[in-house]
Amino acid sequence: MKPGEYRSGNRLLDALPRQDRAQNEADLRFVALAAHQSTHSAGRAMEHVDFPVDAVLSVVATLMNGDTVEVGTVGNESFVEADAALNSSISMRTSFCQVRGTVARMSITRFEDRMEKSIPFARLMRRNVRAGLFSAQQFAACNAKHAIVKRCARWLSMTQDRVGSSDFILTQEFLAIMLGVRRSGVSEAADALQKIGAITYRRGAVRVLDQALLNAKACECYAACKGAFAESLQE
Amino acid sequence: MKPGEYRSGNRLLDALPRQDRAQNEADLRFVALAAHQSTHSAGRAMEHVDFPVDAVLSVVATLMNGDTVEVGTVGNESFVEADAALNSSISMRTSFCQVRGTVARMSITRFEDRMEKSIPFARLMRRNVRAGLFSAQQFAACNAKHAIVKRCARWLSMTQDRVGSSDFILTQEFLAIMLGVRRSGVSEAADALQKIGAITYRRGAVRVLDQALLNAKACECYAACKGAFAESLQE
DNA sequence: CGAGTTCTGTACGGAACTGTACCGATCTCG
DNA sequence: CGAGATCGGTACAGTTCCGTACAGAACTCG
Repeated sequence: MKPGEYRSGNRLLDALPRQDRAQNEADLRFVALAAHQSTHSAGRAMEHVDFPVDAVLSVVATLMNGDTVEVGTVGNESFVEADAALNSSISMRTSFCQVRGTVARMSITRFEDRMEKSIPFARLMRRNVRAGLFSAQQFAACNAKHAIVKRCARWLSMTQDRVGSSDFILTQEFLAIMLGVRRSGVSEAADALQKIGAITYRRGAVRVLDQALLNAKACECYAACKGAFAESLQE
Repeated sequence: MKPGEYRSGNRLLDALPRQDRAQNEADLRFVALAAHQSTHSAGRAMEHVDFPVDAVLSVVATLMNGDTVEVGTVGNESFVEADAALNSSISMRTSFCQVRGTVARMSITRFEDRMEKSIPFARLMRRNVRAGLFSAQQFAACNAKHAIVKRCARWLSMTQDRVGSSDFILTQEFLAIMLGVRRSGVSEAADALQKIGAITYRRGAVRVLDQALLNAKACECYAACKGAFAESLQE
C-alpha cells in the first residue's frame, strides 16, 4: 500500500490529508471492545483516544443518585474523548462501548503530539469536537421536548448508521438508561416501532426492517446531528 | 495603568497572562446589550465574539416547530460563540442577551489571530470551551431527569452568580422558554421558591433573598457547571 | 435436559407536566 | 390620566411518563 492510502476504517481519521493518514498507520492499534466495556472514566487521566471503526460508544453523564444519561453517541464519524482536543488530558465524562466492535486506539501522547505538530490534524479534530458540542446541545433540547418513541427512533437510526448494519445487539435496559427513561417505556416505544414495521426487537437483537420509515419516525435531532458530523468531515 | 494590569471585567479574559491582558485593551470595545438583543445567529458567519461583563447571554437550540431550549448560559466566566475556538467562524447556534448588561466585544478577525499567535490565549479559550461542552452535556442530563422547580432554582442560582447582584430582570415567560417548559409551570415553581423565602418574584423582577437556600434547592447541575467553569479559569 | 439467569411485555396507580384559558395586577406611553 | 400592552397567578382536563411489580419467554451453562 502506498503512503497515504492507509485506511483505518474510522471516517474522521480517514478524512485527514494524505500525509497525516500515512502517520496513522504507525500510531494506531486496533482493539476489540465487548459490550459495556469502559474506555474512559470521568475525572481520570486519559491514556488513549479511541476512534471507532464499527463499535458504537456512549458518553454518559452520571448524576448523584447514580442515574446515567447519554450525552454523546460516538461511532466511526468521531472519537472519544473530546477533552483531548481541548487542552486537557483528563476526561470529564465516562464512556463505554454500547455496541461491540473495533476501535482504532491512539495513545494520548501521540494524539497531543499530533495536535501540536499538524495543523490539518488539529483543525479536523477541533471541527469534529464542534459537531460533538452541537450534538450535546441538541440532546439537551431533545430530552426537554421530544417524546420517548421519537427519541428511541433517533437512537436506533443513529446507531444503524454507525454500525453499518441492519442488525445489532442492544438490550432495552441499556437503551432506557441512554435515553434517561424507564425500561418499560422503551419496551412500549419499541413495540410501537415494531407494529408499524420499522424494526423487529427480540431479546437484545435489533433489526432495522425499514430504514426510511425509522428515520421518519425519529425526531429532527437525528438529521441535525448527522448533518453536523458530516459537515465536520468535509473540507 | 501599567501594561498587564488592564482588567476587562470578564473573568476569562482577565485570567490571561499579563502580556495577553495588555493586548485586550486594544482589541475590545464595550457594548451595552438590551434584553433579548441577539448577538449571534445559527448558521451565520460571526462578526465578533462577546465576553460578558455583567450581561447574561443565552445560547439556544431552535427546534423545527419553533420551540427554543437553552443549551448554554454565558456570563463573565465565558464567551460566545464557542465555534470561534473550534476552527469555525460560523456559529451553530443562536444567542441573545437574557439579562441586560455590558459585553466586551472582539472582532472575529482579532480573535482568530490571537488564537493562532498566542498559545496561552488559545489554551485558555479551549479549556473554556471544554467547560461549555461539559455544561451542555449536563443540561442534557438535567432536562431528562430533574423537576422544574430544581431546574428553575438552578437557573436563578447561575444567573445570580453571573450578574453579581441579588436583583435582576427576567420574565417568567423567558425563563419558561429557557427551561423548555410552560410559563405557568415556571409560575408554580417560582411560587414554591417564594413560599420558602428563597426569592421574591414580581413582574419580571427577581430578587434573591437567601442565596444558600436557593442553591440548596437547585439540582446538582448548578454546582457541577460552576465547578467546571471555575476550573477552566485556573492555571 | 434442567436450573438459573436475563430479557421483554404488560399492568396499574400516581406524579409531573402540558395546553389552554381567563382574570387581575402592573407597567408603558401617548 | 386613561387606553393598551405586558405579566403573573390560578384552574382544569388530558397526556405522558414514572415506579413498581410480575409472569412468561428466551437464553446460558453445567
